[in-house]
Amino acid sequence: MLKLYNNLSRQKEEFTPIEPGKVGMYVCGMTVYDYCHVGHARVLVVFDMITRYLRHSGYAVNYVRNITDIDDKIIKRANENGEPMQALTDRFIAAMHEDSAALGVLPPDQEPRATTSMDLILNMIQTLIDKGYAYAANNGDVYYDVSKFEGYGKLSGKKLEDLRAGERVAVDESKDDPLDFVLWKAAKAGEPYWESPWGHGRPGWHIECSAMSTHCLGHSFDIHGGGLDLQFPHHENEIAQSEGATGCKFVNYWIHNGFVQINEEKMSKSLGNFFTLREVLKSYAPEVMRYFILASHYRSPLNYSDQNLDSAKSALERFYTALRDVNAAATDGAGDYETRFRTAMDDDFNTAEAMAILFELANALNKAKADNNAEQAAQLAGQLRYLGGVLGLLQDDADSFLKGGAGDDGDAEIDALVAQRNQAKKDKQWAEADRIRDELQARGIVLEDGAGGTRWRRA
RNA sequence: GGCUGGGUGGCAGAGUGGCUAUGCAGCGGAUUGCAAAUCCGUGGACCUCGGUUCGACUCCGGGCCCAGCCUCCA
Repeated sequence: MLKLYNNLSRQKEEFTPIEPGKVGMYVCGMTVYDYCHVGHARVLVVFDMITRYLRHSGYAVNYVRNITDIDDKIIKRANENGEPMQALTDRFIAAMHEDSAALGVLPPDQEPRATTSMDLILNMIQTLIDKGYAYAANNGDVYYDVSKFEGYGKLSGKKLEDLRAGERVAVDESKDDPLDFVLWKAAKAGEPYWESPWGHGRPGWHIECSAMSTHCLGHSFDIHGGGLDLQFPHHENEIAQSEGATGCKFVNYWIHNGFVQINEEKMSKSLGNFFTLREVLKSYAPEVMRYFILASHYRSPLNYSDQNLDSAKSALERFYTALRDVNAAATDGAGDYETRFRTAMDDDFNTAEAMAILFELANALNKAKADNNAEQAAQLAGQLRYLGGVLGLLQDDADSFLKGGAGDDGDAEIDALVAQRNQAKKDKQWAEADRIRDELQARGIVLEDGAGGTRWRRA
C-alpha cells in the first residue's frame, strides 16, 4: 500500500488514483535558457524514480513534464546573445535531453511546450475572464483576481491577509490588488508576441502549466510535482487558475522535492552558487550523481559537496564490485528482499531505506561468491540488478563501471603492465611486482588479486 | 514579521515508545607473498529544558539553532 506525503494536507496519505491502475502525473520542467544545474538534476531524477516505482507497482503512468520556452529570462538571454529566441530554446532543450539521458532519466510520456500550446492558454484565460476570475487591465495585461478564488493559499498554507501584511511585491498600478498575478503580458516594442483578444502579448508563467496539464491529463488528475520553490506562488496560482476555469478539483496529491544546497544554502540561479550538471559530469560518472540524489529522501535537503559525491562513488563501487564476475540470473524480482524493498518504497518513496536493503543484498552476494555458490550468487545478483533497476541504478556492466573514470591511460597498456606483474609474481619477484603495482597506483589504478586472476579498476 | 520543514555517531543518512539501520572513514581478526577487494567482529549518536509514560532519540509543550517560502528560481 503506497503512502505518499501530500503537500496539500501536509501528511502522508494512502495513494488512491482517480482511475484504478492508472496514474496521471504532471511535473514542472525547465525554463530553457541555460544548462541544467544539480538542482534541476534532482527534480529530473526524483520524478523519474517515482515514475519507475509506480510502474513497478503495476500502475500505467502517464507522465507529463512541460518545457517553458517563452518567458522574460529567455527573451533577455536571446537578446544578449543576439540570436533568435527559438534558436536559444532549441539548443537548451537538446542539452536538457542529453543531460537527462546521461542521468538515466526516462523521457516523459508527453513533453508539451508553452509556445505550441498557445490556443489552450488563450482559451483558459478567456474562460477565467468569462467566469469573473480575471480581468483585462488598461495596460493590455490580463490579471487573475486573487480575491475571487476561495481557498487561495491552501497549498502553501498562506492567507491573503498574511501575504498583504508581508507585502514585498512592487506595487503595479494596473493591478486591482498587488497580489493579483498576470495571465497575459502585453508585448513591449521588439518583444516576441502572439495575437490575442487583449492585444499582442505572451502568457504569464503560471497559466501555461494549468492549460497544458489539464489538456494532457484532464480537469482532475492524480499527482503534480516540482521543486519546493514552486509551491508558492507557482503551484498556488495553478490551482487558482485550473479550479477557477474547470470548477473541478485540480490535483489530488502534490509532491515537492527538497533543494540541493551548497554550504547549507540553497543552490540557485539567483544566488549564483550553482554547478551545471555538465561540469559535475566531467569529474563523476552520471550514475554517481543519480545515486547521490537517491541516497537521501527526496524531501530532505541535499548537500552538494565533493566529499559527498566521493562517498556516493564508493557506495556504487561496492555494488559493482559485488556484481563483477557474476552472471546475474533473470528474475522477476519477487522474494524477501523485494518485499522489504517495496515496504521501504511504499513509505513515501524512502529510497534511503531501500538502498540499505540493496546493501544487504550486496553483502549476501559477496558471501555467496566467497562460498563459490555460483547458483545463489547468480540469483542474488539478479535480484540486486532488478531492484537497482527499479531505481534506475546498477544497469551498467560492472567491470566497465569500475574501469571507467578520469584515467587517460589506455586499458591495453594497463593490461600489459598487469601481465608483467603477474609474471613477476609467478617468479616470486615481489619487489618488481610491487614496483609495477605502485606505478599503476600512482596513475589511479587499483589492483585486486583474486582467485580468478588479477582485476583492476580506476580509483 | 507571517508561514513551511528540520536539528541523529568523524562524515553522509534512515528509522523506532523498550530490541543491529545502512554506506564511507576508524579499530581488531580472517584472507593475501605484501596489498586491494571481501568476510567476521567492534567502538561511537539521537540540540536543550520541562511534561506524559513502568520506560522517549522516538509523543506533547517551551527555548535555542539551521534551511526555505512570502520577489524570478527545480
